[in-house]
Order: sequence, then C-alpha cells, then structure tokens
Amino acid sequence: MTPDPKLGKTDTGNWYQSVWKVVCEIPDGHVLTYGEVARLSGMPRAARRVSQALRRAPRGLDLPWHRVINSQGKISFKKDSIGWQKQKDLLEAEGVVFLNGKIDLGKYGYRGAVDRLLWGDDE
DNA sequence: GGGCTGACCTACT
DNA sequence: CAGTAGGCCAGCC
Repeated sequence: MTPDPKLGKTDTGNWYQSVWKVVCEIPDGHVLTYGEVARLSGMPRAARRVSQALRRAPRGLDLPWHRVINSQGKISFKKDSIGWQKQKDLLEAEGVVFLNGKIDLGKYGYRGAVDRLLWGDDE
C-alpha cells in the first residue's frame, strides 16, 4: 500500500495507524489497557509505542484516546494534571465508574467483556 | 552513531 | 497493597 506523506515520513511511521485503528474500535463504556491495544495492533511488546501514538494522534481523527488506560486500571497521567481530569470526565460521561480512582477492568476491560459473554454477569 | 526520554508492562520483594 | 528493577523500542537531540 502507498504511504501517506501527511502522516508518516517513512514506512516506520505507519504503525501509528494500526494503533489508531484499534483504539477507534473500542466500544463506548469500555476500556483497553496499553498492552492490549499493542497486542491487538500486532505488536505484543509495544505498550509504550501506544502511548506515543496517542500523543501524536491528529486532532481531526476524533480518536477516543480516553478509553486507553494502564494495566492497573488507572489513568496514566499525574493526578493533578489537566489530562487526568479530562480523561476521567470523558469516561464517566460514557458510563465508566471509578472506584477509589481506579476502573474495574473486570467489568469494563476487554477481558471482562469476553468473560461476560461466556459466563454471564454472575462471575 | 550514542544516549536520554517516555500517557507502559511484568515480576519480584 | 506499595515500591523497585529490568525489559522494550520508536523518537529526538
């Protein structure tokens, strides 16, 4: 496929688009960890690359970056930062509940969604 | 080419 | 549960 000169200068810059595509597919009210996004993008050890991709994402992309959190179920910004507040606000607007500053990955995470499909809400 | 940085992860203590 | 250590790898200087 032909590389887009606007986005990546070289082929090495194309992996951004893989990450953005995965993030775009996250349904409302659900979250994914950086590691999961990386794996779904075909890059198992690229959790840090995901954060870079989100930071470099164009504004026109309308990317739901707030649905990506770290493996602890928490927001990766500093708690006193603007980004932290913003992300929490956006998530709560979609129905995601914070418990003691943390998100229940068992309910809103990718793993939780699969488990509910297989086992139901009881477990 | 070499070294530092980072919206991270896993494992161990 | 909190803190530490090692690993990972694309950007940037």
